[in-house]
Amino acid sequence: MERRRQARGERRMAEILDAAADAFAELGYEKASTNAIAARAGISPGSLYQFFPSKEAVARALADRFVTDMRAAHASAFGGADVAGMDLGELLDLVVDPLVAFNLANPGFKALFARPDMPSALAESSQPIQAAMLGQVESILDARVPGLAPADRARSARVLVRVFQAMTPLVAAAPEEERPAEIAELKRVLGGYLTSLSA
Amino acid sequence: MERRRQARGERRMAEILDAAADAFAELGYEKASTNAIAARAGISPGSLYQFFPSKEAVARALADRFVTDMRAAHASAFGGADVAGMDLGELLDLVVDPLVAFNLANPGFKALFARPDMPSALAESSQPIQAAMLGQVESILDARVPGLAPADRARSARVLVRVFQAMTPLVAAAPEEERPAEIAELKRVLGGYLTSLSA
DNA sequence: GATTTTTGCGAGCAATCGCTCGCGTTTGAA
DNA sequence: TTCAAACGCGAGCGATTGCTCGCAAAAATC
Repeated sequence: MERRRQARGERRMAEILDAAADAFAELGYEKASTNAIAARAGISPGSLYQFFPSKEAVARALADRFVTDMRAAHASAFGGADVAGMDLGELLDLVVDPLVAFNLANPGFKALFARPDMPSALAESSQPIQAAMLGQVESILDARVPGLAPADRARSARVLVRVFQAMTPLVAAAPEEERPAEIAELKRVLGGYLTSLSA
Repeated sequence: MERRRQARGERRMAEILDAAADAFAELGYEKASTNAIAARAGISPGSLYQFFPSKEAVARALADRFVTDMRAAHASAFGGADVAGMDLGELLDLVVDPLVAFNLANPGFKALFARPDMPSALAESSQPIQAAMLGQVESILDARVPGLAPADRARSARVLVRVFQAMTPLVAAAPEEERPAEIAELKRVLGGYLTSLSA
Protein backbone atom coordinates (compact mmCIF):
# COMPACT_ATOMS: atom_id res chain seq x y z
CA MET A 1 0.00 0.00 0.00
CA GLU A 2 3.00 2.27 -0.51
CA ARG A 3 2.05 5.69 -1.61
CA ARG A 4 3.82 7.57 -4.33
CA ARG A 5 5.72 10.51 -2.80
CA GLN A 6 6.93 13.67 -4.42
CA ALA A 7 10.34 15.12 -3.52
CA ARG A 8 8.48 17.79 -1.56
CA GLY A 9 6.72 15.09 0.44
CA GLU A 10 9.95 13.34 1.37
CA ARG A 11 11.32 16.63 2.60
CA ARG A 12 8.17 17.22 4.65
CA MET A 13 8.52 13.81 6.24
CA ALA A 14 12.06 14.61 7.33
CA GLU A 15 10.88 17.95 8.71
CA ILE A 16 8.13 16.22 10.65
CA LEU A 17 10.66 13.83 12.17
CA ASP A 18 12.89 16.76 13.12
CA ALA A 19 9.95 18.48 14.78
CA ALA A 20 8.96 15.26 16.55
CA ALA A 21 12.50 14.79 17.86
CA ASP A 22 12.43 18.34 19.25
CA ALA A 23 9.01 17.87 20.82
CA PHE A 24 9.81 14.47 22.33
CA ALA A 25 13.06 15.80 23.75
CA GLU A 26 11.41 18.84 25.29
CA LEU A 27 8.03 17.48 26.39
CA GLY A 28 8.42 13.72 26.56
CA TYR A 29 6.52 11.23 24.43
CA GLU A 30 3.07 11.54 25.98
CA LYS A 31 2.95 15.31 26.34
CA ALA A 32 4.21 15.92 22.82
CA SER A 33 0.83 16.13 21.08
CA THR A 34 0.52 15.49 17.37
CA ASN A 35 -0.88 19.00 16.96
CA ALA A 36 2.21 20.38 18.70
CA ILE A 37 4.51 18.34 16.46
CA ALA A 38 2.65 19.57 13.39
CA ALA A 39 2.87 23.17 14.62
CA ARG A 40 6.64 22.82 15.18
CA ALA A 41 6.97 21.46 11.67
CA GLY A 42 5.02 24.46 10.38
CA ILE A 43 2.16 22.40 8.98
CA SER A 44 -1.45 21.62 9.91
CA PRO A 45 -2.54 18.52 11.87
CA GLY A 46 -4.20 17.14 8.77
CA SER A 47 -0.99 17.39 6.77
CA LEU A 48 0.92 15.38 9.32
CA TYR A 49 -1.53 12.54 8.88
CA GLN A 50 -0.96 12.60 5.14
CA PHE A 51 2.51 11.22 5.81
CA PHE A 52 2.13 9.19 8.98
CA PRO A 53 -0.99 7.19 9.89
CA SER A 54 -0.60 7.71 13.63
CA LYS A 55 1.52 9.28 16.35
CA GLU A 56 3.04 5.90 17.01
CA ALA A 57 4.09 5.65 13.36
CA VAL A 58 5.87 9.00 13.68
CA ALA A 59 7.71 7.72 16.73
CA ARG A 60 8.57 4.47 14.98
CA ALA A 61 9.97 6.26 11.95
CA LEU A 62 11.98 8.56 14.19
CA ALA A 63 13.26 5.58 16.14
CA ASP A 64 14.31 3.91 12.91
CA ARG A 65 16.18 7.04 11.88
CA PHE A 66 17.92 7.18 15.24
CA VAL A 67 18.88 3.54 14.94
CA THR A 68 20.40 4.07 11.51
CA ASP A 69 22.35 7.16 12.55
CA MET A 70 23.51 5.51 15.75
CA ARG A 71 24.69 2.41 13.99
CA ALA A 72 26.66 4.51 11.53
CA ALA A 73 28.28 6.62 14.23
CA HIS A 74 29.13 3.58 16.27
CA ALA A 75 30.49 1.53 13.40
CA SER A 76 32.69 4.36 12.13
CA ALA A 77 34.27 4.76 15.55
CA PHE A 78 34.60 1.04 16.06
CA GLY A 79 36.22 0.23 12.71
CA GLY A 80 38.07 -3.01 13.32
CA ALA A 81 40.08 -2.06 16.38
CA ASP A 82 42.16 -4.45 18.42
CA VAL A 83 39.72 -4.83 21.29
CA ALA A 84 41.61 -7.57 23.10
CA GLY A 85 45.11 -6.14 23.13
CA MET A 86 44.16 -2.59 23.92
CA ASP A 87 44.69 -0.55 27.05
CA LEU A 88 41.47 -0.33 29.09
CA GLY A 89 41.50 3.46 29.04
CA GLU A 90 41.92 3.54 25.28
CA LEU A 91 39.08 1.05 24.81
CA LEU A 92 36.73 3.09 26.95
CA ASP A 93 37.60 6.26 25.03
CA LEU A 94 37.00 4.49 21.75
CA VAL A 95 33.61 3.12 22.73
CA VAL A 96 32.20 5.75 25.08
CA ASP A 97 33.14 9.01 23.38
CA PRO A 98 31.20 8.53 20.14
CA LEU A 99 28.17 7.17 21.97
CA VAL A 100 28.13 10.12 24.35
CA ALA A 101 28.55 12.50 21.43
CA PHE A 102 25.59 10.89 19.68
CA ASN A 103 23.41 11.20 22.73
CA LEU A 104 24.35 14.84 23.20
CA ALA A 105 23.71 15.63 19.55
CA ASN A 106 20.30 13.89 19.56
CA PRO A 107 18.42 14.94 22.66
CA GLY A 108 15.25 13.22 21.45
CA PHE A 109 16.95 9.85 21.46
CA LYS A 110 16.57 8.95 25.12
CA ALA A 111 13.08 10.44 25.26
CA LEU A 112 12.07 7.72 22.83
CA PHE A 113 14.14 4.80 24.03
CA ALA A 114 14.47 5.25 27.76
CA ARG A 115 10.77 5.60 28.62
CA PRO A 116 9.18 2.79 30.58
CA ASP A 117 5.70 3.52 29.24
CA MET A 118 6.26 3.53 25.50
CA PRO A 119 3.86 1.69 23.23
CA SER A 120 4.86 -1.90 22.57
CA ALA A 121 5.44 -1.27 18.87
CA LEU A 122 8.15 1.21 19.80
CA ALA A 123 9.85 -1.39 21.91
CA GLU A 124 9.94 -3.54 18.80
CA SER A 125 11.66 -0.77 16.92
CA SER A 126 14.25 -0.37 19.63
CA GLN A 127 14.87 -4.08 19.95
CA PRO A 128 17.27 -4.45 17.01
CA ILE A 129 19.55 -1.67 18.16
CA GLN A 130 19.44 -2.88 21.74
CA ALA A 131 20.31 -6.38 20.60
CA ALA A 132 23.11 -5.06 18.39
CA MET A 133 24.58 -3.03 21.22
CA LEU A 134 24.35 -5.91 23.65
CA GLY A 135 26.03 -8.14 21.10
CA GLN A 136 28.90 -5.75 20.60
CA VAL A 137 29.36 -5.33 24.33
CA GLU A 138 29.31 -9.09 24.71
CA SER A 139 32.04 -9.47 22.10
CA ILE A 140 34.14 -6.94 23.98
CA LEU A 141 33.54 -8.87 27.18
CA ASP A 142 34.53 -12.05 25.40
CA ALA A 143 37.85 -10.50 24.44
CA ARG A 144 38.61 -8.83 27.77
CA VAL A 145 37.18 -11.35 30.24
CA PRO A 146 37.61 -14.73 28.54
CA GLY A 147 36.58 -16.97 31.43
CA LEU A 148 32.96 -15.75 31.57
CA ALA A 149 30.05 -18.16 31.28
CA PRO A 150 27.52 -17.17 28.57
CA ALA A 151 24.77 -16.33 31.04
CA ASP A 152 27.11 -14.21 33.11
CA ARG A 153 28.44 -12.53 30.00
CA ALA A 154 24.92 -11.61 28.88
CA ARG A 155 24.08 -10.29 32.32
CA SER A 156 27.26 -8.20 32.46
CA ALA A 157 26.50 -6.76 29.04
CA ARG A 158 23.06 -5.72 30.27
CA VAL A 159 24.65 -4.10 33.30
CA LEU A 160 27.14 -2.14 31.21
CA VAL A 161 24.50 -0.89 28.79
CA ARG A 162 22.21 0.04 31.64
CA VAL A 163 24.89 1.99 33.47
CA PHE A 164 25.74 3.84 30.30
CA GLN A 165 22.11 4.75 29.70
CA ALA A 166 21.74 5.92 33.28
CA MET A 167 24.84 8.09 33.24
CA THR A 168 24.22 9.79 29.92
CA PRO A 169 21.48 12.12 31.22
CA LEU A 170 23.87 13.13 34.01
CA VAL A 171 26.43 14.09 31.39
CA ALA A 172 23.85 15.91 29.30
CA ALA A 173 22.46 17.83 32.27
CA ALA A 174 25.86 18.99 33.48
CA PRO A 175 27.04 22.49 32.51
CA GLU A 176 29.44 22.56 29.60
CA GLU A 177 32.58 22.91 31.70
CA GLU A 178 31.65 19.98 33.92
CA ARG A 179 31.09 17.54 31.09
CA PRO A 180 34.62 16.17 30.79
CA ALA A 181 34.59 15.35 34.50
CA GLU A 182 31.20 13.63 34.21
CA ILE A 183 32.38 11.63 31.21
CA ALA A 184 35.46 10.63 33.17
CA GLU A 185 33.23 9.34 35.96
CA LEU A 186 31.17 7.37 33.47
CA LYS A 187 34.35 5.72 32.19
CA ARG A 188 35.48 5.10 35.75
CA VAL A 189 32.26 3.26 36.55
CA LEU A 190 32.48 1.11 33.45
CA GLY A 191 36.22 0.52 33.89
CA GLY A 192 35.85 -0.30 37.57
CA TYR A 193 33.18 -2.86 36.78
CA LEU A 194 35.28 -4.42 34.02
CA THR A 195 38.38 -4.76 36.18
CA SER A 196 36.25 -6.16 38.97
CA LEU A 197 34.97 -8.78 36.52
CA SER A 198 38.50 -9.79 35.55
CA ALA A 199 39.65 -10.22 39.14
CA MET B 1 -7.24 25.40 56.44
CA GLU B 2 -6.90 21.94 57.99
CA ARG B 3 -10.09 20.01 57.91
CA ARG B 4 -11.34 17.94 60.77
CA ARG B 5 -11.13 14.23 59.90
CA GLN B 6 -12.97 11.31 61.38
CA ALA B 7 -11.13 8.02 61.98
CA ARG B 8 -12.98 6.61 58.99
CA GLY B 9 -11.63 9.44 56.85
CA GLU B 10 -8.04 8.83 57.87
CA ARG B 11 -8.46 5.20 56.91
CA ARG B 12 -9.89 6.21 53.56
CA MET B 13 -6.93 8.45 52.91
CA ALA B 14 -4.55 5.58 53.54
CA GLU B 15 -6.60 3.35 51.23
CA ILE B 16 -6.48 6.00 48.53
CA LEU B 17 -2.70 6.19 48.83
CA ASP B 18 -2.49 2.39 48.58
CA ALA B 19 -4.63 2.44 45.46
CA ALA B 20 -2.56 5.28 44.00
CA ALA B 21 0.68 3.37 44.65
CA ASP B 22 -0.77 0.35 42.84
CA ALA B 23 -1.99 2.43 39.92
CA PHE B 24 1.24 4.43 39.56
CA ALA B 25 3.29 1.23 39.67
CA GLU B 26 1.17 -0.49 37.06
CA LEU B 27 0.28 2.36 34.72
CA GLY B 28 2.79 5.11 35.40
CA TYR B 29 1.97 8.55 36.74
CA GLU B 30 0.29 10.05 33.68
CA LYS B 31 -1.82 7.06 32.68
CA ALA B 32 -3.06 6.45 36.21
CA SER B 33 -6.22 8.54 36.04
CA THR B 34 -7.84 9.87 39.17
CA ASN B 35 -11.00 7.96 38.29
CA ALA B 36 -8.94 4.76 38.05
CA ILE B 37 -7.32 5.44 41.41
CA ALA B 38 -10.73 6.05 42.96
CA ALA B 39 -12.08 2.84 41.41
CA ARG B 40 -9.15 0.84 42.81
CA ALA B 41 -9.82 2.33 46.22
CA GLY B 42 -13.46 1.31 45.88
CA ILE B 43 -14.83 4.84 46.06
CA SER B 44 -16.28 7.39 43.66
CA PRO B 45 -14.25 10.16 41.98
CA GLY B 46 -16.03 12.74 44.05
CA SER B 47 -15.03 11.04 47.28
CA LEU B 48 -11.39 11.08 46.33
CA TYR B 49 -11.54 14.85 46.01
CA GLN B 50 -12.99 15.12 49.50
CA PHE B 51 -9.61 14.07 50.83
CA PHE B 52 -7.16 15.37 48.26
CA PRO B 53 -7.60 18.61 46.30
CA SER B 54 -5.84 17.33 43.17
CA LYS B 55 -4.07 14.39 41.58
CA GLU B 56 -0.78 16.10 42.33
CA ALA B 57 -1.70 16.32 46.02
CA VAL B 58 -2.32 12.56 46.03
CA ALA B 59 1.10 11.99 44.50
CA ARG B 60 2.71 14.37 46.96
CA ALA B 61 1.14 12.65 49.94
CA LEU B 62 2.21 9.26 48.60
CA ALA B 63 5.71 10.57 48.04
CA ASP B 64 5.83 11.84 51.60
CA ARG B 65 4.75 8.43 52.88
CA PHE B 66 7.42 6.74 50.79
CA VAL B 67 10.03 9.12 52.12
CA THR B 68 9.06 8.40 55.71
CA ASP B 69 9.05 4.63 55.24
CA MET B 70 12.31 4.73 53.32
CA ARG B 71 14.05 6.81 55.93
CA ALA B 72 12.93 4.41 58.62
CA ALA B 73 14.08 1.33 56.72
CA HIS B 74 17.38 2.91 55.89
CA ALA B 75 18.08 4.24 59.37
CA SER B 76 17.29 0.93 61.04
CA ALA B 77 19.73 -0.89 58.76
CA PHE B 78 22.37 1.79 59.12
CA GLY B 79 22.28 2.05 62.91
CA GLY B 80 25.67 3.46 63.84
CA ALA B 81 27.92 1.03 62.01
CA ASP B 82 31.69 1.41 61.67
CA VAL B 83 31.66 2.63 58.07
CA ALA B 84 35.38 3.42 57.90
CA GLY B 85 36.85 0.23 59.30
CA MET B 86 34.53 -2.15 57.57
CA ASP B 87 35.21 -4.62 54.79
CA LEU B 88 33.95 -3.26 51.47
CA GLY B 89 31.74 -6.29 50.86
CA GLU B 90 30.15 -5.94 54.28
CA LEU B 91 29.53 -2.26 53.74
CA LEU B 92 27.81 -2.89 50.43
CA ASP B 93 25.62 -5.58 51.96
CA LEU B 94 24.68 -3.27 54.78
CA VAL B 95 23.72 -0.37 52.55
CA VAL B 96 22.40 -2.04 49.41
CA ASP B 97 20.29 -4.89 50.76
CA PRO B 98 17.72 -2.84 52.71
CA LEU B 99 17.42 -0.31 49.90
CA VAL B 100 16.83 -3.04 47.35
CA ALA B 101 14.33 -4.69 49.65
CA PHE B 102 12.45 -1.40 50.02
CA ASN B 103 12.31 -0.89 46.27
CA LEU B 104 11.05 -4.43 45.72
CA ALA B 105 8.41 -4.07 48.43
CA ASN B 106 7.18 -0.71 47.07
CA PRO B 107 6.79 -0.98 43.32
CA GLY B 108 5.14 2.42 43.14
CA PHE B 109 8.22 4.13 44.50
CA LYS B 110 10.25 4.45 41.34
CA ALA B 111 7.15 5.24 39.28
CA LEU B 112 6.88 8.42 41.34
CA PHE B 113 10.53 9.36 41.79
CA ALA B 114 12.27 8.21 38.66
CA ARG B 115 10.05 9.95 36.10
CA PRO B 116 11.58 12.79 34.13
CA ASP B 117 8.22 14.46 33.48
CA MET B 118 6.78 14.74 36.96
CA PRO B 119 5.18 17.99 38.07
CA SER B 120 7.59 20.37 39.74
CA ALA B 121 5.83 20.12 43.10
CA LEU B 122 6.62 16.42 43.17
CA ALA B 123 10.28 17.16 42.59
CA GLU B 124 10.11 19.34 45.70
CA SER B 125 8.73 16.43 47.67
CA SER B 126 11.51 14.16 46.50
CA GLN B 127 14.23 16.72 47.13
CA PRO B 128 14.62 16.14 50.90
CA ILE B 129 15.05 12.39 50.53
CA GLN B 130 17.40 12.82 47.59
CA ALA B 131 19.46 15.28 49.57
CA ALA B 132 19.48 12.97 52.60
CA MET B 133 20.62 10.02 50.52
CA LEU B 134 23.32 12.05 48.81
CA GLY B 135 24.49 13.28 52.19
CA GLN B 136 24.74 9.79 53.60
CA VAL B 137 26.61 8.56 50.55
CA GLU B 138 28.95 11.52 50.85
CA SER B 139 29.68 10.67 54.46
CA ILE B 140 30.51 7.12 53.41
CA LEU B 141 32.78 8.47 50.71
CA ASP B 142 34.41 10.72 53.26
CA ALA B 143 35.23 7.72 55.41
CA ARG B 144 36.35 5.39 52.64
CA VAL B 145 38.10 7.80 50.26
CA PRO B 146 39.49 10.54 52.50
CA GLY B 147 41.52 12.43 49.90
CA LEU B 148 38.53 13.54 47.82
CA ALA B 149 37.86 17.20 47.09
CA PRO B 150 34.34 18.35 48.04
CA ALA B 151 33.23 18.86 44.44
CA ASP B 152 34.53 15.43 43.43
CA ARG B 153 32.92 13.87 46.47
CA ALA B 154 29.55 15.37 45.56
CA ARG B 155 29.90 14.22 41.99
CA SER B 156 30.83 10.70 43.03
CA ALA B 157 27.83 10.56 45.37
CA ARG B 158 25.56 11.53 42.48
CA VAL B 159 27.14 8.81 40.37
CA LEU B 160 26.62 6.15 43.03
CA VAL B 161 22.99 7.09 43.64
CA ARG B 162 22.32 7.20 39.92
CA VAL B 163 23.84 3.79 39.31
CA PHE B 164 21.78 2.35 42.13
CA GLN B 165 18.58 3.84 40.74
CA ALA B 166 19.38 2.51 37.29
CA MET B 167 20.13 -1.01 38.45
CA THR B 168 17.14 -1.44 40.72
CA PRO B 169 14.62 -1.93 37.90
CA LEU B 170 16.94 -4.59 36.47
CA VAL B 171 16.80 -6.40 39.79
CA ALA B 172 13.05 -6.01 40.05
CA ALA B 173 12.46 -7.22 36.49
CA ALA B 174 14.58 -10.33 36.89
CA PRO B 175 12.86 -13.64 37.71
CA GLU B 176 13.00 -14.58 41.35
CA GLU B 177 15.87 -17.04 41.02
CA GLU B 178 18.03 -14.52 39.14
CA ARG B 179 17.71 -11.79 41.71
CA PRO B 180 20.67 -12.69 43.90
CA ALA B 181 22.92 -12.66 40.83
CA GLU B 182 21.55 -9.28 39.74
CA ILE B 183 22.04 -7.85 43.22
CA ALA B 184 25.60 -9.19 43.20
CA GLU B 185 26.22 -7.32 39.92
CA LEU B 186 24.82 -4.14 41.42
CA LYS B 187 27.22 -4.46 44.32
CA ARG B 188 30.04 -5.23 41.91
CA VAL B 189 29.39 -2.02 39.99
CA LEU B 190 29.30 0.08 43.14
CA GLY B 191 32.30 -1.70 44.65
CA GLY B 192 34.33 -1.46 41.45
CA TYR B 193 33.67 2.27 41.28
CA LEU B 194 34.63 2.75 44.92
CA THR B 195 37.90 0.86 44.61
CA SER B 196 38.66 2.74 41.41
CA LEU B 197 38.18 5.98 43.36
CA SER B 198 40.61 4.89 46.07
CA ALA B 199 43.33 3.94 43.61
C1' DG C 1 -33.60 14.81 69.37
C1' DA C 2 -31.74 18.72 66.65
C1' DT C 3 -28.01 20.55 64.00
C1' DT C 4 -23.70 20.78 61.88
C1' DT C 5 -19.92 18.57 59.76
C1' DT C 6 -17.90 14.81 57.44
C1' DT C 7 -18.34 11.19 54.26
C1' DG C 8 -20.21 9.42 50.00
C1' DC C 9 -22.09 9.33 45.36
C1' DG C 10 -22.01 9.58 40.14
C1' DA C 11 -23.47 12.38 36.33
C1' DG C 12 -21.27 15.55 33.84
C1' DC C 13 -18.28 20.00 32.66
C1' DA C 14 -14.36 22.15 30.34
C1' DA C 15 -10.12 21.09 28.33
C1' DT C 16 -7.22 18.22 25.75
C1' DC C 17 -6.04 14.27 23.13
C1' DG C 18 -5.32 11.58 18.62
C1' DC C 19 -7.27 11.76 14.51
C1' DT C 20 -10.85 12.61 10.34
C1' DC C 21 -13.11 14.96 6.73
C1' DG C 22 -14.34 18.07 3.16
C1' DC C 23 -12.42 20.94 0.16
C1' DG C 24 -8.99 23.83 -2.15
C1' DT C 25 -4.07 24.21 -4.32
C1' DT C 26 0.12 22.41 -6.46
C1' DT C 27 2.59 19.04 -9.05
C1' DG C 28 3.98 15.83 -12.55
C1' DA C 29 2.81 12.76 -16.21
C1' DA C 30 0.39 12.28 -20.59
C1' DT D 1 -3.54 21.69 -21.76
C1' DT D 2 -5.67 18.25 -19.13
C1' DC D 3 -6.38 15.65 -15.15
C1' DA D 4 -5.53 12.42 -11.56
C1' DA D 5 -2.73 12.24 -7.67
C1' DA D 6 -0.19 14.31 -4.03
C1' DC D 7 -0.06 18.15 -0.88
C1' DG D 8 -2.21 21.31 2.40
C1' DC D 9 -5.57 23.26 5.43
C1' DG D 10 -8.25 23.83 9.90
C1' DA D 11 -12.67 23.06 12.01
C1' DG D 12 -14.19 19.66 14.68
C1' DC D 13 -15.41 14.53 16.15
C1' DG D 14 -15.33 11.09 19.73
C1' DA D 15 -12.92 9.70 23.65
C1' DT D 16 -10.50 10.66 27.81
C1' DT D 17 -8.72 13.62 31.38
C1' DG D 18 -8.76 16.11 35.97
C1' DC D 19 -12.14 17.79 38.53
C1' DT D 20 -17.00 19.93 40.22
C1' DC D 21 -21.61 20.03 41.85
C1' DG D 22 -25.95 18.98 43.94
C1' DC D 23 -27.68 16.11 46.96
C1' DA D 24 -28.16 12.12 50.40
C1' DA D 25 -26.56 9.17 54.35
C1' DA D 26 -23.74 8.78 58.48
C1' DA D 27 -21.36 10.56 62.38
C1' DA D 28 -20.08 13.96 65.78
C1' DT D 29 -21.56 17.82 68.66
C1' DC D 30 -24.91 20.18 71.16
